[in-house]
Amino acid sequence: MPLPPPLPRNFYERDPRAVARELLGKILLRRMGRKIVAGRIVEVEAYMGKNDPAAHAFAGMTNRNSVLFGPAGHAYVYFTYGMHHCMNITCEGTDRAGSLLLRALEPVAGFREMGEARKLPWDKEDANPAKLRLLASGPGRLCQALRIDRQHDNGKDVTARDSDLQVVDALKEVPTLEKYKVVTATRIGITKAAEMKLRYLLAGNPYVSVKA
DNA sequence: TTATAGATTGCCT
DNA sequence: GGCAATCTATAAT
Repeated sequence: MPLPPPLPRNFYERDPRAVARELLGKILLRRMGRKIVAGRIVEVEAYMGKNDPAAHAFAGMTNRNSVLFGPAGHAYVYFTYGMHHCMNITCEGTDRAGSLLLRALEPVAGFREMGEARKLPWDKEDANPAKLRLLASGPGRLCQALRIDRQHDNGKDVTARDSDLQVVDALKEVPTLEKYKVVTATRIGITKAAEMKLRYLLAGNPYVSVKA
């Protein structure tokens, strides 16, 4: 079964707030050897680069955040709280350093692989949203489920067909999202610019990490 | 069901 | 030295 092509770079070369709305419902795809692990993106946060006090890019370029200052459509993966990785996709051009933090996935393929990566053994007979939610609902969880870390994945081009980490359009065989509306809410876990509503999520989707 | 504390390390001042 | 774009277990209600 052929996979759809990754979204093109110009999809990301826009204001992060505009990209955020359209990224919801798209599929984050991970190749793990011969296996495909995939999840539907149901929650993201926009970071407005150099103009956004909550963004890593706000204080200027450092070794840690340099990917943010590069071209759009690349993975910015960082390590935080001494134990978690988080993944962003860079937006805009090389001048503004905007990005989108991926906060939650609805698993669509590779449940067993996600469970193993999360050390939550997957039992097919016991499949229910409450259990599935533990796989990739949250920025640290989704990186763990897809085995995404800074060492291997920071800077990867998610628009390249041969990439083991890419974003593709919704898969035909997956039920549609028409019943979910995009809503905005405040971002999670930040102290600066905490009032800005730059979190975008699918209202009512059970895989969102924090309800609006 | 909600609230709180502790884990644990790399980055930047 | 301080703290972080988080998660989990445990306690309290």
